[in-house]
Amino acid sequence: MATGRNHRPATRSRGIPEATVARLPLYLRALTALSERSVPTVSSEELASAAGVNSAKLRKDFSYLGSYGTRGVGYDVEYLVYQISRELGLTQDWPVVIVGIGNLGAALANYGGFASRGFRVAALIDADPSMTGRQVAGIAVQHVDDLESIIAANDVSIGVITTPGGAAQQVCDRLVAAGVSSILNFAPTVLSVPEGVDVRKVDLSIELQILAFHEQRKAAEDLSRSVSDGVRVSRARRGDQGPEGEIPAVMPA
Amino acid sequence: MATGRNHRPATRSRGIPEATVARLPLYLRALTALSERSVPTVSSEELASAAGVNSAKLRKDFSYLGSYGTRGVGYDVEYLVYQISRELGLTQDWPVVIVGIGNLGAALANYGGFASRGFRVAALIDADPSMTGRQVAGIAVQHVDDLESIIAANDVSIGVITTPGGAAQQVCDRLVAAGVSSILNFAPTVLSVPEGVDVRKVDLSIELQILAFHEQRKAAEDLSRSVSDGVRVSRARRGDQGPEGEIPAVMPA
DNA sequence: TAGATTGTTAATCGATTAACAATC
DNA sequence: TAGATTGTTAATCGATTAACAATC
Repeated sequence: MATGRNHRPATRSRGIPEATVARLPLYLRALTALSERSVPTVSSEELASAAGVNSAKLRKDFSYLGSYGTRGVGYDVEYLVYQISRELGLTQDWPVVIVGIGNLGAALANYGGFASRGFRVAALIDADPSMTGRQVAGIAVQHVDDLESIIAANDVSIGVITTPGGAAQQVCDRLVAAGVSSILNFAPTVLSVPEGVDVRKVDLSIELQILAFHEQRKAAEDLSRSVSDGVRVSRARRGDQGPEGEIPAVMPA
Repeated sequence: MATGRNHRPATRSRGIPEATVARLPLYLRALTALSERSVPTVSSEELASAAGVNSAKLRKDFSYLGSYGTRGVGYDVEYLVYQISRELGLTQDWPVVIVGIGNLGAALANYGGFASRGFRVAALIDADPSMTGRQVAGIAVQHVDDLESIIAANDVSIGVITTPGGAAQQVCDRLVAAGVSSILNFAPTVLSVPEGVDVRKVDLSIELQILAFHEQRKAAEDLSRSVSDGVRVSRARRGDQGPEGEIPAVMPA
């Protein structure tokens, strides 16, 4: 997969903007698809379109990595795949533990996208003794009592928390004490961690709430348009329903 | 839950920055927890800390909603819960369909955080005939052939896509044609949608890749520090392992 | 050489933050 | 009145984008 060219990358790596880092996986995915179709080169315009961003942004992003393109030609697909993979650290093997093997934990354990990019599910951990030993995604669930030794034995630095919200902070503390320094948190809890530990949060409920906000605005626009135009909107939208003042039971996460 | 006060909110709603909208659910969660502990008022400092943001940002965010606080006192918890819920559109009922009832779809169907904030799983849809009629989270799975009629019958405007990547665009097209205008996409695919349709993307693999990037940088820093200091780092980190040039099999999503 | 496309500049936009006057 | 805390201003920072000179 490595191409002939071999610039020494001259430890930039520093100073890549967060927003750019967050898009590199997007580019990588689009490039990988091109690579499988054996497309040799791609222009910023084409790649940007495949990744769903604008081409100026993509070129700017790539400029932080170095000058990997050829003017008048485009980018060498294989070469870019390698450079971005290296930049993201995906040329290494990353053992990951998942703590909390409920529905979501099990789903993640089975998720192909993890294993496919250098991430390896090294262990599954759960607090429920009846789960211990059970096979999930071909891996035996271990008890949380052994968390520290599991982390150490597998040299894990990335932990995924899929426990209920109430257990998340405690699990997080133990992971960090055991040496984990990056955490992907699916529990609906704000984790506090010492400096030097990265936490990323994925919150399904929050994503839906953001969608609802925009959906509501659309409904409000339709309504005001239909009133001002004196016509009925083609399809009833959510905003049309239900009394304005009613509040649903809002449960804590 | 509604409090006595009743400002007419004077259709602002327009012009709330995206970054603010994305934080409102965070505030709401922290406020709900306070509400359950019957805390009557909270200062921007306390609430910001609970939500994991800084207090200036929180006050700025709230200023877009209106003047809901009291100088010298703080914010009325119940009142803020209501105002934010209303702003986010959570005072309505939002029927949601989940398409693709694999591990992840099933996990989402079972996820308590959905049902708890005005979101109601109206239907589960899958393309596999052997899934049809099976109960998941107490709901019978329906076949994708009936997608359009299911959307119409339930007046669904929010769809969740948890299909494999290859099926996502097609499912998306059908959802949109049937009237869905907000989509939460878990498939590793860039969806193209007509104007007016909102898509939010949750990508588990991308989150891990971003963590890996930072983890790698930490390792590089440790290494350079240990070299320059002439000491060994206390705990081996990922960067110490594996030959630099090795590339893992990178699979398409 | 002519056409294509990168890499970079500079302008613009949006988000963050500290500081503090307003005011409870 | 004195203390506390909001709401807002203004400075700063980072991200986006169009435009185009460089160059393959």
